[in-house]
Formats: sequence, structure tokens, C-alpha cells
Amino acid sequence: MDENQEFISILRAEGLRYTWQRQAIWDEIKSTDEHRDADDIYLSLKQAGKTISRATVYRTIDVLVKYGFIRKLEFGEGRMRLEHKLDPAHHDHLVCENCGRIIEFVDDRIEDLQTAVCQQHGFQLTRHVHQLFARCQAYPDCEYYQSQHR
Amino acid sequence: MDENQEFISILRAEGLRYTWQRQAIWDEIKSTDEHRDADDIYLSLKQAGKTISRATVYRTIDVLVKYGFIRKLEFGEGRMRLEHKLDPAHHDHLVCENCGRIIEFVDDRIEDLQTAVCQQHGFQLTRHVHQLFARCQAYPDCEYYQSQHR
DNA sequence: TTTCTATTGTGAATGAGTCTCAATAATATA
DNA sequence: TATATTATTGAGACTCATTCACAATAGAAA
Repeated sequence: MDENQEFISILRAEGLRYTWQRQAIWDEIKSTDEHRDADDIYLSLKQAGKTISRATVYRTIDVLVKYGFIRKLEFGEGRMRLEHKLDPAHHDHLVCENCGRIIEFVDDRIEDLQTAVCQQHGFQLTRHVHQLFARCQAYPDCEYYQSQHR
Repeated sequence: MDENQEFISILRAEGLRYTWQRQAIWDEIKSTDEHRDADDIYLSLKQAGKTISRATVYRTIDVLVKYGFIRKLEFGEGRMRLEHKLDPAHHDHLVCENCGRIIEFVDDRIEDLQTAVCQQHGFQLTRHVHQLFARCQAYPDCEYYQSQHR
């Protein structure tokens, strides 16, 4: 099934209504692989002439999270960042503290060791947060940083 | 050198003043191994008759972080939790999503793999956040949970 | 002591996110 | 298609953790 048809039918199946606001917010979040925050989404839509209230943006984000379209991330900045799940593979994040670039990584050995640590304590792992903060090769001069801040 | 002497002399060496408020906040944070938040500290001090403004609590926490006495933690709850560094060994956190219990763990193999992941991307690791959210053995009935909420 | 200025308390401000409620619009039903 | 039902929206008030501005206070140097 077409990805957007699925979006529409999940809403319907859950007794939720299909509105242009929900479609626009989902389209906006899908449109890049960056990890943007709620206000980025709100402002991008506004700039594109689709003004939607902040309340609706936040409410729709929660709907998208609940039905598995997106994921909330928290990098200790005091606000949530978003990530769509079109490519559903699990991954963690490597964040450059200098330029802000975010790289996704997976290491199966780490995944296994996490499960083992939980088992040792008699716990059952439900989810994890694993973030590596680092300096990219270009520190202190970084072309990525330059490109994002001009 | 006595641990508190060191606290006093670091303040002095940095041109900061030694005040009873700073001493009281540091004492309060040192007093347990729990991961409390700023308001817990504020309220505990108040209850002990040492009323210090919230602003001062927050400012002092930043001083304690800056000079390596404590560490800020963020478990996605929208507020910071604190941890003193009297026992300086590095560790990560295993959090029970049911009862809230927090267990500290270290796994050297995970530590090494993290460094390797960074190297593969040409990054230099500066710090990391690794949190395992899990259910403890007692789920859904947990004596720890009972003990904390009555 | 006096002086200098870091620190404090107060209360206002901030910023992300949530809530309330009347108006609106998507969908079910006739 | 018209009408009824009720989920959703927008606006702005509100919350909560944290920060800020500024006048008053109090460490510490001279």
C-alpha cells in the first residue's frame, strides 16, 4: 500500500479524522532526514503559507508518535527533536558538539551487550537511549558548521 | 586533603566566594546517592530550616558542575537530575520504567565499542549518554515502588 | 575598618509544551 | 444532498523548569 494511503487508513482505523493540517505536518516531517524540533516544523509550514497553530503541531506530533510514524529524540537541549521512521531500522546517534551534525549508527555488539547488562540485573530491556557526543574530524573548522550557519 | 577543604579551596582558587549557601547545597547533594532534582534540593534545605532561593540553588548547581563536584543527568522527564561525583568511577544508568529505581552500571566492552564507532566516523569521543530503560524483576508488583510511594 | 565586588533574594521573564473552550469542519446518517 | 454528530482546530491563557535583572547584602582584600 502507498505510504500515504497507509497514513490515511491508520487515522481512519483509529477513529481519527483526516485533516489537511495533519497531512501537512506529516509531509513536512517526512521531507528531510534532519532532526528538527516542533518549532522548526511550525515555522517551515508557516513560511510555505500553511499556517497551523502551535497547539495543533504539538498535538499532531503526539498522534504521529503514537501510531509509529515518527520518534521523539532528546539531546539534552531542553526540547524535543523529531525523526521520521520511513526507514525503520533501529539506530543510535553520534552528535558533533562542534558543528551539530548528527550521524546515525548501529552496532549489534553494543545492542547485545545492553541486553546482557539488563539480564544480569534481572531486568527486561524495553528501550534505550545511546548518544555519543564527539568532535568531528574538521574541528575546529568545519565546513558542515559553515554551511548550516550562513 | 579533606574533601570539604578541597571544596573551599577550589572556590577560593577560582576567585569565587565561600558562602554558607554554597556549603549547604553541596552538603545536601552529597548526603545521598539518589538522583534528585533541583527542587528536591531546594525543598530539603527549606525543610531543614535553611531557606535559600531557587535562583541560588540553580546557580550553585552550575558552579558545582563546572568544577567537577556533581554531574547533571537528563532522563527525558523535562528536568535535570543530579549526581555527586564523590565516587568518581564512570557509570551509565539502568532505569526501571515501572518503579523508577535507577541502577548504575559499567561495561568496558561497551565503552570500547563506543570509541571504535566514533573512530570509524573520524570523530573524537568527548562524552556519552547511555541509558537503559527496563522493567525490573518485580514487575508489575515491586517492593521498591511500594517503599517509595507510601 | 573601609572598600570592592561577588553573591544573594525577589520577582519578573523565558521558552517549550499543555490546556481550555468556543468555533469549525470531517464524517456518519437520513 | 442535507443534517447531525463530534473530533479537531486556533487563540490565547497557563504550567513548569529554569534564567535573568537588579537592588541589597556580605565575603574578603587592603
